[in-house]
Amino acid sequence: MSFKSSPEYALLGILMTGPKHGYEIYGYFSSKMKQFWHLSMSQAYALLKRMEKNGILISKEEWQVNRPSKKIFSITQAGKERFLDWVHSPVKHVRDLRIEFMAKLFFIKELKLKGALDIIDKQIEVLQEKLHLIKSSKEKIIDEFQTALHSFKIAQMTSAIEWLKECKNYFSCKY
Amino acid sequence: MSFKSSPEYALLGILMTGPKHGYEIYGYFSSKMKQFWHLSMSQAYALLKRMEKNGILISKEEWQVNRPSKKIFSITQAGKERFLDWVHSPVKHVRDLRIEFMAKLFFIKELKLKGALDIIDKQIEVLQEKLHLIKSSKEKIIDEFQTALHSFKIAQMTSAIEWLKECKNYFSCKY
DNA sequence: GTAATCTATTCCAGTTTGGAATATTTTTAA
DNA sequence: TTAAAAATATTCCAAACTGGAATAGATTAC
Repeated sequence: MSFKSSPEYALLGILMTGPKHGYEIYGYFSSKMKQFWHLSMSQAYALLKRMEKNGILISKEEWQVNRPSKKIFSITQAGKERFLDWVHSPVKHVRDLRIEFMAKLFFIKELKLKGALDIIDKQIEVLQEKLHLIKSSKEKIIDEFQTALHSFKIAQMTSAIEWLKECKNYFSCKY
Repeated sequence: MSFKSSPEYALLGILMTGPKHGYEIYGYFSSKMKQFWHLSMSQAYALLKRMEKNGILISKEEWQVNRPSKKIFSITQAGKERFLDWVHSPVKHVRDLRIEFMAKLFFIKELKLKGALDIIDKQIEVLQEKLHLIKSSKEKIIDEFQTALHSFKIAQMTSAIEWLKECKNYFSCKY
C-alpha cells in the first residue's frame, strides 16, 4: 500500500494542521501551495477517498440541520507516521526539487517542525553523489548532442546544490 | 486537433527518417532517445493510432506469406509541417528543457536540419523574459519559504540560460 | 429580487501508465 | 538437436489522472 505519487503527502500535510472537509483542504491547498504545486478538485476528492481506504485518514459524516451533511477528514496515527517519514527524506532526482522537495520545506515551516537543516544536508548529499556519477560517465559522449545533454545535467545539478546551500541560511535561525 | 502532450512529436520526428512499423519506431526511440525521454510501448501504439485519426500520419498494411501482416506508418505532409513548426519553437517553461527542448536539439542533429542556433537564441529570449518577471515580483516575498522558492526559480532559470549560451558553441560549426 | 459567488461534492469522457497477454520467428547454449 | 531464451510485433486491461461539467443549497452584492 505504498503510494508513488506524492500529492497524497500534500493532503496529509494539510490534515496535520487539523481535521478538515474536502473543500476546506482544497482551499488551503489553493491559497498556500498553488504557487508550486497543482492539484485539481476532482483529484483531491478521489485521493481522499483512496487514502481513507488505505487507512492513513478517516472521515466522519457531520449532520447539519437543513443542509447536506459534510465529511470531515482527519489524519490517523499511521498517516502521521507516513507523513513525517516523507517530510524528512530527500528526493531522488533534481526534477523533484521544484515540487516535492519544496513541499517538504513548506510543511516544515508551516507545521513548525524541526530538522530543516538536516533534510537540506541529506538532499545535498544525494545530489552530490549523482553529480559525481554523471561527471565520471564522460566516456560515452560522442557527439554535440551528448555533450549538450551532459552539460545540461551538470548545470542543473550544480545550481541545485548551490541553491540548497543558500537555503540553509534562510532556515538556519528557527529550525 | 492540436495536441498538448509532446510524445507525439517524438514519434513524428522518428517517422521523418522514413516509414516504419510500430515496433521499429519504438526500437529507434529506445536506442536513441531513452536517455532523456521515456515512453511505454503501449502508449506508443495508442499514440500512433490517434495520430493516424488526426491525419498527421498514415499506415499501410503489409501482407506477408505465412505471417501476420504488419502496419507501416508514414508521416503525411500535414505531419511534416506540424513537426517542423514544433522543432523550431522554443518551449515555455524551464521544466520543459530537460525533455522537450532536448528532443528538438536531438532531431535537429539527427535529421541534419538547419536552425539550431536560431532556436537556441529564441529559447534564451523566452527564459530571459521570464527571469525579468520573476526578479521584479519580489514584493510578495514575506517569509523564508517564499525566499527559498524565489531563489530556486532564479537559480534554475539562470543556469538554464548559461547552459543555452554554452550550447551555441556545441552546435555552431555545422548548423 | 435576482444574479453572482461561495460552499461542497460527484460524475464523466478522454488520456496516460505500466504491465501482462499473445503469438510467431530467430538465436543461443547444453 | 532440441529446448529455452530473446527478439519481433501488437493488443488488452485495470488503475489513475485530467479538466471540465453537473448539481445544489447558501450567502453576498448590486
